[in-house]
Amino acid sequence: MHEVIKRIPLFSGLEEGMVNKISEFCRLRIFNKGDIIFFESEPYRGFYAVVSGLVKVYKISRDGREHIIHIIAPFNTFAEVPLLENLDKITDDDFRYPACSMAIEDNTKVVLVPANEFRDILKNDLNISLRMLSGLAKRLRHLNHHIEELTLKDVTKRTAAFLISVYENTSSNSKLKGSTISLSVNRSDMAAYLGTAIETLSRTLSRLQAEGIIEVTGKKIFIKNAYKLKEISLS
Amino acid sequence: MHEVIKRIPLFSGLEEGMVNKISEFCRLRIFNKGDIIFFESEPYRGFYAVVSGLVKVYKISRDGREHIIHIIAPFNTFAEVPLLENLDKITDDDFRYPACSMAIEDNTKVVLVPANEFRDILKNDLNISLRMLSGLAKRLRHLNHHIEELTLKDVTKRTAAFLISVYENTSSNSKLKGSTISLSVNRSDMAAYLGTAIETLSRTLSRLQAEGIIEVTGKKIFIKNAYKLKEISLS
DNA sequence: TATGTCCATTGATTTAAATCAAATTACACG
DNA sequence: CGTGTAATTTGATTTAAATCAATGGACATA
Repeated sequence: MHEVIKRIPLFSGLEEGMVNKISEFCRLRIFNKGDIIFFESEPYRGFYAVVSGLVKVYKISRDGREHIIHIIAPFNTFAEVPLLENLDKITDDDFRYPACSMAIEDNTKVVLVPANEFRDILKNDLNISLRMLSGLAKRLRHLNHHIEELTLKDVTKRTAAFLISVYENTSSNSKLKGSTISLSVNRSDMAAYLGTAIETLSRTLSRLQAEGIIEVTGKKIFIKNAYKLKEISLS
Repeated sequence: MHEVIKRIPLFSGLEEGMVNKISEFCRLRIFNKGDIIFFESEPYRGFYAVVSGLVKVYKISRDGREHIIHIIAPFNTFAEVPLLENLDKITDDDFRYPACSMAIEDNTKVVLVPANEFRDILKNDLNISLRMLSGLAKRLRHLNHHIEELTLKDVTKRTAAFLISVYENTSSNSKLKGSTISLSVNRSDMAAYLGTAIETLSRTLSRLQAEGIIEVTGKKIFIKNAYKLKEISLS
């Protein structure tokens, strides 16, 4: 657990003693694809850090439609809000998870950081508190961007932006002559993240392919014209 | 300025010495309706706290459509993200505002909290850092909720939810037999916040009126059936 | 190699909301 | 108190995307 904790940016660089202290009360949990990590409005236990695999944080509407708010990659944390919102409160009674989360890859490993134990540390450690601030700020920026996309751009632009972001976060030396990206999510999750229907996403990808900008082969997508794709995403 | 700073929750309850120290480098600025407080991608100076009046934080799309991300009421802060995202950085070069903001009432008073000066305090004060964490967490929850509304609910439900939230935040003792709420924003801003067009919002209000749930008179709206309105917002 | 299940694609149709256009109302200012 | 301008409402039409429906793989398992 010690080694795992040290790799999470929120905790990395802390002195050994503190890492040990935190490691003591954290718990490693392993989930398979489709397993629920927590339900919305379930009593709050603490926040999580993804160690390996992939997690989605999402909301379900009354009529069953799903929207994915975040896709959490390894070494990122999620579900800190209930912990931080009311640091003064003594107990966690009545705190609940504000969304659902689910593992979307097999053998997804996450660390549960229990709320009460961590709060005691946080309230006495400026260092950790500042790290959490940075983390939340990044999350906030991401959400702002997500809202901007959803409200000001159509499905084609959002799809292009999503592909470009995967493309740009993929370290590859052959980008100039195009390269293949490998989507970590299936169509259904991608659509739920982009705020559209599976069919619409499928059509959008087909259209981009017909225009010679990408080449789709299941979860592998060959970016033939990154420049044009970026142009679409920004238009 | 001292008295103003003390009323901002982020700073209230701090010891006098600290309040004085912060007051020294903050600057009071006054804007009229329609005045820009900052543009998107303008160099970052620091964050703001609204003292009186009303401020909107918004994004503009390429084709000129506007979406309001936040409406900031007195004693709340905004634009902290660039400051917090990179607390390590020594200078603020290359930090920019990620959205625009504008006063939407005359005589809107805001306090500018300059980034560099405040960062020095923040990095040495656990108390303030914890308060900022709570503030950001609340903001995060609000944004999550906003995304949920935008993606999982139609215009009628979003409108109902907006009216209900104004209604519930209005202290009134006559709620049982219905009461009048006074919208602080015009149709255009309300539409931009709800992620719809002015005409669609107007039609939606008309429909709710035709159904006997509300009674519209410009910015005054009489809530005839709060129960039904809430029911719509939750459906 | 067949078979069932899941997932993705394609086609047809519907629908909510945007856009375009006009009329009406509110409102600021001389 | 009119007059012009902006804000709002109402009407007609278009459009992007959702939904409904069917088909077409891919893949695992028997």
